Amino acid sequence: MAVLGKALAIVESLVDGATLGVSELSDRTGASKASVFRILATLERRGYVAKDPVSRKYRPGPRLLAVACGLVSGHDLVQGARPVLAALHAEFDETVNLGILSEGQVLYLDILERSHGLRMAARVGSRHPLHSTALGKAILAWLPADEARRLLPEGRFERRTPRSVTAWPSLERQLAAFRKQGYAVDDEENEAGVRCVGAPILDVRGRPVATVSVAGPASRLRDATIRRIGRRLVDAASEIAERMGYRGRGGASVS
Amino acid sequence: MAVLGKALAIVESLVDGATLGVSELSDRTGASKASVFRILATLERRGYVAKDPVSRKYRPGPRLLAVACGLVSGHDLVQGARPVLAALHAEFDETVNLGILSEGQVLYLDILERSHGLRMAARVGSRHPLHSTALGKAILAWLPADEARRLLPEGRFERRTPRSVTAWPSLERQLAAFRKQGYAVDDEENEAGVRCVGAPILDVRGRPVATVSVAGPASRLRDATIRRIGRRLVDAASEIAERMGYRGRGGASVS
DNA sequence: AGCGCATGTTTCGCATAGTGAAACAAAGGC
DNA sequence: GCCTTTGTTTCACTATGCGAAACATGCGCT
Repeated sequence: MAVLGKALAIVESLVDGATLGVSELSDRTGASKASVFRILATLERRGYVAKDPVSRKYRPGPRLLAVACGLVSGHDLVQGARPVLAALHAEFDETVNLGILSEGQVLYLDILERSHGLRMAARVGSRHPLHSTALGKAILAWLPADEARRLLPEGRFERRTPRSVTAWPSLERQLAAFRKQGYAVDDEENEAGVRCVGAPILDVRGRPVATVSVAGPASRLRDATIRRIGRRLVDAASEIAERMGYRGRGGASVS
Repeated sequence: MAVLGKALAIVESLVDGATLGVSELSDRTGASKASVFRILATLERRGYVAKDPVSRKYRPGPRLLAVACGLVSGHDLVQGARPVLAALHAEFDETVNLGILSEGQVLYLDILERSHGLRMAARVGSRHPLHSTALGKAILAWLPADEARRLLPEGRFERRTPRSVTAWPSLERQLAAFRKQGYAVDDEENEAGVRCVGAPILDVRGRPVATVSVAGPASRLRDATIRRIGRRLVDAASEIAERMGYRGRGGASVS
């Protein structure tokens, strides 16, 4: 399946919006120039990439955009979670996030930002570490401990801020506490000044398939608020799970 | 480039969120079951599709989601247009759309909905006809007439509502008028009860690369309002064009 | 239960699609 | 104008991917 792998590598290289030429792509993907050229020609014929006629560099094409958009907004999770996220957003007027596990990181699938004032949102499509975000911790906490451990890097974890938890034993204790209370907290561990509360969305077998979180400035999200949001998130998460046909009961059921 | 074509067809089949099995995919794509199976295995190994272990059906995988999300939100147009769209949204409190031309249709790239009340938004990733939407007409109007004609279906166009324009001669007259006034209008032609105003975003050579539009219920969008929004949209469009480095002058420059 | 159909998985020998190296053509940069 | 870099094409080779058909597995039906 050589072509496929190369084609995927090429498309991935074009994801960030940069326009790249044949040689550049050949370097990045390791495929021979000839291969890259042929693959690009095919992709171009199908509208997946577009060639700038003057610079002869390539960028994502309209077809690829269409597929990508459809994929994201058509994803039943995004669809089903939207109204619930909107409700949370209206209720707390803070940034609301929806994420899933994607190769050892949290992928932000949907974000409802505060309409005004400070923005503290990650970008849709961006990925963040599991150990430093409420979204990530909510997933880790509801996974068997050994599985959680394997998802994390070996040794110490990245210190994103002074408050980041960087060792497994302390993280593991946190996760246990989160599992008991039904929601996870990130206390300025991913970004200085930002606190975040997250609850897992569990599937029929009680496995965490996604997470919802509410994020805001530490100044506004005092401990009492966090608790209030946390309790609300547990309901919200189980409501999403219900809508998706996963199960009726949310966070509490596994503890 | 046989594999690639088949793989793309497979991925496209999975776009709408349905989970499909090997045979179903084999039918839809025309590829032999063996091919589909092998391709799916490769895609699965790379995380592009995920197999439900119990039903043995496939759905989009986390990696694919990540790439798709990155592609959409990383697209410089979406990035650059966001703030301008947000301003429009705040100003008129109606649904604001961003679209591009995608294979003879308008692809909705970004949508800011009204926060409350009636929703009338298309979905991000959905595609609509060019002849019946303000987004589409704005593109058509700023294209050379013959090029516009070629983008449209031969013969008569789909009658989406009683007010849809279905013949080229009358559409062509509309387009000329739109070009003069700087913005295009859809008067309940795509969806009954919904009016929409759109302006083209032009690149350096004056070609329409994208469009912005504001949509709302006909009851709220009277003619005077439409004119006001239209004029504002021309500015907004040229501001987006500027941010993207396309050009300083917006709609008026081509007329 | 038991049969049968539909679907997923594997094997196999063959032909072609895809391979990299290298030659060739354009296109800037100094 | 030369020289470097990048895009495009050619070519002979072979591994890659091909479809048919056999095999396995699960599910519904009577």
